[in-house]
Amino acid sequence: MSIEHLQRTSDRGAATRGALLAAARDVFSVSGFAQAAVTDIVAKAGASVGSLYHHFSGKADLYLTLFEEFQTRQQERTREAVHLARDEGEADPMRLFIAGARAYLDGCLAEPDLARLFLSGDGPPGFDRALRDRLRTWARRNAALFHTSEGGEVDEALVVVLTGAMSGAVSEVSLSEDEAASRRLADDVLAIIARMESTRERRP
Amino acid sequence: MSIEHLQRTSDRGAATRGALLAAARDVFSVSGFAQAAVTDIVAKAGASVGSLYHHFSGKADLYLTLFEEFQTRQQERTREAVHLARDEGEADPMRLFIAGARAYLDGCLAEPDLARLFLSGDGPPGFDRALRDRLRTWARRNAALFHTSEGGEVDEALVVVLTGAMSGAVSEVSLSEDEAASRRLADDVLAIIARMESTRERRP
DNA sequence: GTCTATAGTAAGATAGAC
DNA sequence: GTCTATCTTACTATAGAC
Repeated sequence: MSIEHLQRTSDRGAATRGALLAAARDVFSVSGFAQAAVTDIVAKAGASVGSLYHHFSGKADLYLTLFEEFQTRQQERTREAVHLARDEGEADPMRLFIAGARAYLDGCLAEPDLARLFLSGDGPPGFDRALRDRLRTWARRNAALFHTSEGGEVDEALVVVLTGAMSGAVSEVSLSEDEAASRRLADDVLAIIARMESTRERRP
Repeated sequence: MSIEHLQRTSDRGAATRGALLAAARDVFSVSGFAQAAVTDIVAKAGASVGSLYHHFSGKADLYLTLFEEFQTRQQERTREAVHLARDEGEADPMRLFIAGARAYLDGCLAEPDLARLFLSGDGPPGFDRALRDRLRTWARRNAALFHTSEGGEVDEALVVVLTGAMSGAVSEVSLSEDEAASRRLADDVLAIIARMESTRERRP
């Protein structure tokens, strides 16, 4: 009976938490972060301000939780795409990189409201920096694929260009209204990246 | 006498405005945008809150004015560098582009406090978006140099990659502590861009 | 353990005198 | 044009019922 009780209250709590996240997703998508009112979020969730502070540390935590969950899905998509390509016999590091990048961009198209939100530039203090660092880490890890046959060193300039190119492509795909045009553009960007690497030489 | 009076008050106003901008530059550079307190700015400027709101529409306006003035200087630097290269007989569009890009990066190194501030990701709501759009416009205008011999059309994907690459280079140069390393990295990035363009082909 | 109601606090914005 | 005092608005925090 006490277990039953715990389960029931735990379920209720989880439901409230989920409702708050869903409501936050809606409100942030419409108003951005700064303009979004905490009261609007709890109203939409059918909860209260106190509830929010029980489950989260505040408005920023709500936003960052949405981002973390999105990023987890993105990582999973990227990982799956690369593994799938490997299983199909693909061994060329560059094509594996492109496969991962395409999966990331597809993820943005699959959840356009969240992608727009995080790329809109209106997040909690320091968020844009965190986003950039996250993408940079992603690019560095993937750029390492290009040099597996040699030492572990990574070409920093290449990382910068790849990060920038992906960042630009993600922005375009996320903020554009025309999905077909976005896909074409993403393909073109990936094509430029592919050609870029194939002609690359190391510095003396 | 009324003219003399107008002139005197106008001078005083201009001085206050300038002091507010200088103080804002200092305070923002240390605390970023969100953490910066309006009261600290006016205190440092030897002015009052009311004065600030007489000359500017608020804290965000102060920040944006600093950015506009910085951008004006950057445009001037870029323009001069391209013209200088032209005057010295340079005609290759790619090298002209690189000259402009280098001047832009040099500008960031010349005013590191402002460059850091604007690249830190902590600006008023929507600023990062505005910054990206601004850089994108810059890249599009300069990318047009590559196609002067053909129709006026611009390769959007190339614009995205160039914007991204420059964005990354600017971030590195602005946020890094090691200026020498920053310059090397910037050179490497520009070298990648140069090689990229030279091997570029149009889509069928 | 969970939620409602209420108070606290900080900081940007404004009104009106000088 | 400038300044002081005041106002408003949200986020944040907590006390207490269930």
